[in-house]
This record gives sequence, structure tokens and C-alpha cells, in this order.
Amino acid sequence: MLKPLNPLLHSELRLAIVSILLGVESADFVYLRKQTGATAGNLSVQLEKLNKAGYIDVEKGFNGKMPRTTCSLTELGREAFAEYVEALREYISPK
Amino acid sequence: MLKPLNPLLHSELRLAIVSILLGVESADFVYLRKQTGATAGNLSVQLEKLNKAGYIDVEKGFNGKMPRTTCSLTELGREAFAEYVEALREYISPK
DNA sequence: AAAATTTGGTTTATTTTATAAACTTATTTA
DNA sequence: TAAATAAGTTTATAAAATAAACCAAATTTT
Repeated sequence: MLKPLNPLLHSELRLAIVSILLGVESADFVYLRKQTGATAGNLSVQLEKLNKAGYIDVEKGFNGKMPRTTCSLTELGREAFAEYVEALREYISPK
Repeated sequence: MLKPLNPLLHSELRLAIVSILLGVESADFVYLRKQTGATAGNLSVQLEKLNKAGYIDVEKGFNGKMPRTTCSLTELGREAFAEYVEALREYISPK
């Protein structure tokens, strides 16, 4: 039987976020917004979900007086992603 | 930039259905239900969506006097799946 | 042979999710 | 100094997934 797909990762935007974070030390809100093309609202919501799940760290600081949100993948997030990909392969690899 | 993921295929159950159909000539409702573990209602709804999109053919006939729904992947469905997988690889392949 | 249960579904309702729209606070720019 | 832009958050809406309820026919149980 096919393995279930972690619903937190099986979402286009959240998957994109994690995928991007996988390749960098950290990325800020603006960068993620540009790379994903998401609206600010949607990005904000999805970052919060990933953060609540412990998949990413979110640091809210300031660049002068402008807010600056920096995100990075946690070890848990990295593991969850690896498992998700493994499960997904069962769906997409030719049998 | 990451390619968008076909929302019709980016759904756990619909992806499972297509994945299963990819490996067989055809499969009936009962078989799909067992393989996916989905409820009948959910399966019914998702099959209809895939059918409306032209991704699968659905034949409703009888096995003796019991209803029998047989599904098979169309060429369009096969192509859509291939494109979906290609897009997905950008998200899950290490850069 | 009724009554109850199972089979193979569909339809409708509910919950969850994703997305968009509106808003806030601060910063430039004209 | 008014208008536009930046960086977000919060709230509202639309869309999706899922579950619950239902139906008709067949099978099994009593």
C-alpha cells in the first residue's frame, strides 16, 4: 500500500519553501516571496504552519526599523522532507 | 522559478489513483478502494474529477446485476502525470 | 420468507486548506 | 506633506478533501 503523504509538506507553497530552504543557510521573507511568487499573506500563513510544526525556525528582527523575517530549516524539517520524498517516490516511480 | 504543480494531480488520493492506473490496463472501483484505502464517497468524487478533466475513462456497467465501475488512464492523463512528475522533481531533487 | 447485513456506489454536508483581500506600521519619493 | 512602496499580519472567502448519510440491489441470517 502507498505510504501516506505528510499533509504539511504536500502543499505546493510549503513544499517550495522547504525546497528553497534546503539549499541555503537561511532566507528572508522577501527572498522567499520572490522565489515562490506567493502573495505576502499566503507566505506568512504557510511559514507560520511550518514553524508551528517545528520544520523551520523563524527569526523576526529588524533591518534598521524595517521588519526582517529570516527563516531556516530545522533538522526535524529536513527529516520530514526526506521522508516525504521517499513516500512520494512510490507514487511517481514507474513500477 | 519552480514550475506550478497541476492541482488536479497534486492531491494524495488522485495521485494514488493515477499512479495505480498507470501500471494496469484498467481497475474497478472496488480494487481502487482497496488499494488506496479511501472511503467510497471520497473515491467516487475524485474519480469524477479525474474523469471530467479527461485524465481517466470511467465505464459504468454490470457484473451480473451488481454495478461495476471500471477506470483506465487516458493518453491525456498519462501526459499530465508525466508533466506533473517533471515539475515535482524540481522541488524534491537536491540542487 | 422476512429481516438484517453487505455490496457498490452517489449525493449532500462538514471540515480543512489555500488563497486573496484588507489592514498596519514604517519609509521613501514627488 | 501627500502619495506610493515595503514588510508583514489578520481576517474573510473560495476551493478542496473528507465524512456522513443515503439508495438500490443482492446476499445472508433467523
